[in-house]
Amino acid sequence: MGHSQSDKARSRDRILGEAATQIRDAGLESVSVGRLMRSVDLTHGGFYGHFESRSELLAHALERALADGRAASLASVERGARRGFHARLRSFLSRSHRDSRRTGCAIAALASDVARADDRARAVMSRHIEGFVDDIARGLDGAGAVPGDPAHGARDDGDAVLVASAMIGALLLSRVITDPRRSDAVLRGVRERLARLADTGSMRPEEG
Amino acid sequence: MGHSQSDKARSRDRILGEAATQIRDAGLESVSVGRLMRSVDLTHGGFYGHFESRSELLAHALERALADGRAASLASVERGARRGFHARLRSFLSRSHRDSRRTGCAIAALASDVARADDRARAVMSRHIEGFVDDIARGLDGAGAVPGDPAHGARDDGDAVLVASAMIGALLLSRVITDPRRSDAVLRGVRERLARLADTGSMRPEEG
DNA sequence: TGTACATCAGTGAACGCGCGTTCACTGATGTAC
DNA sequence: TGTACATCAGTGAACGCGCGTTCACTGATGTAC
Repeated sequence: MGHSQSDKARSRDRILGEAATQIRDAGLESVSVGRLMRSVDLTHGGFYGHFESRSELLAHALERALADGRAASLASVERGARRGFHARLRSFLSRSHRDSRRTGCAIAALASDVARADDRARAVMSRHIEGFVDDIARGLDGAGAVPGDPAHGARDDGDAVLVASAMIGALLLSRVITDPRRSDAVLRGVRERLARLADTGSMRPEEG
Repeated sequence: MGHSQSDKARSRDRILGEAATQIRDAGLESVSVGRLMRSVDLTHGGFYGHFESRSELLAHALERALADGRAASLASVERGARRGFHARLRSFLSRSHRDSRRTGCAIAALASDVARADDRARAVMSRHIEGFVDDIARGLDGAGAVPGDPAHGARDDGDAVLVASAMIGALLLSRVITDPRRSDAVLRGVRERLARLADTGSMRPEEG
């Protein structure tokens, strides 16, 4: 908490990072300017040297939370043994992701909140949803790929949208359900079924 | 707003109903005792004749919102031409459900909120999630039923969990996405794919 | 390299406001006679 | 059926509190000479 220009940039970054964590943990409305500044060892007055208002902070914090969530997911996949879609699925629908809201996917953590927020917040999350779906679409193209299989590449974006919906929905349900065994079963059940669907490509419209 | 005992019961019911609507529209934290009482044409002081505290009200309002959401869903299916699973799917993943948060499914409206709430709220929603999954499981058993098909009845509860997750997730994503065509496409895409999965039974473990 | 000074990151008292909750009250309800 | 009265649903002033925001300030930074 020095007085130099680089200290200021660092302060702003710490405020944003802490806010991004807090909103994933307790919701957009949970952030109070006074408590937030105290939690990064500053006083509330200084806040307005960094942001115009609490509302402007929240817009930036949402963006940051979404970026941090994606980075954490990629890092988690990197650490694991597997790659690609199956690794993504395992890490996303894991007990550890369920139990670490503060650092996990911000789409899941804040979906209900943003669904009722203003256009600005919804537009920010919309872009990240498209990124999430794109990642999955790329993963699906690689997952059950048999060279020369005419079905390869035939999956359109809609399959990825289904998979994304199920991943977000299952993570949310697992976080609500109080019985730990039932919560685990939701994660495992959806994980296994999505893995199978990706491998067999049985989501293809032509097949039905 | 009379003074009889039945008036009191009616008042409590109106307070709860209004609170159930407000939390689905704007989240658990959005309810203020003063505004809530004003919106049912009473004054704030009377609130404590009906509920011990704001927190106790919220627990009851969550229960009510979940029940109202389920009732609205059943009513919507009754009104339509189709029955069973496909009707449920069409009505749940519809533009009209997406656009009427205040009266729609409370699991979707409040999933992120309850995921971070206390055990009491999570237990209340857990019970309703099990009900939601059971409804779907019953629907799936009827959906692609071919008499004598050995696969009939082989689907376990896990298929219903996948379908429930995708339904909740898709509705949430469609409410966040700002581009109306993209939002529609999410609803339609997931609706069509879940319908096909139910008909072909291609979720069965044996098949993969 | 040393000094004088403008800049500006961060401080903390103060503001008006809406919040949840309490409580003395008013007056309609409904019961006992 | 009529009267006297206890009950209690609903009222509204008052409370202490934390909120977002403002602003005069302090003192370190970093630049001009």
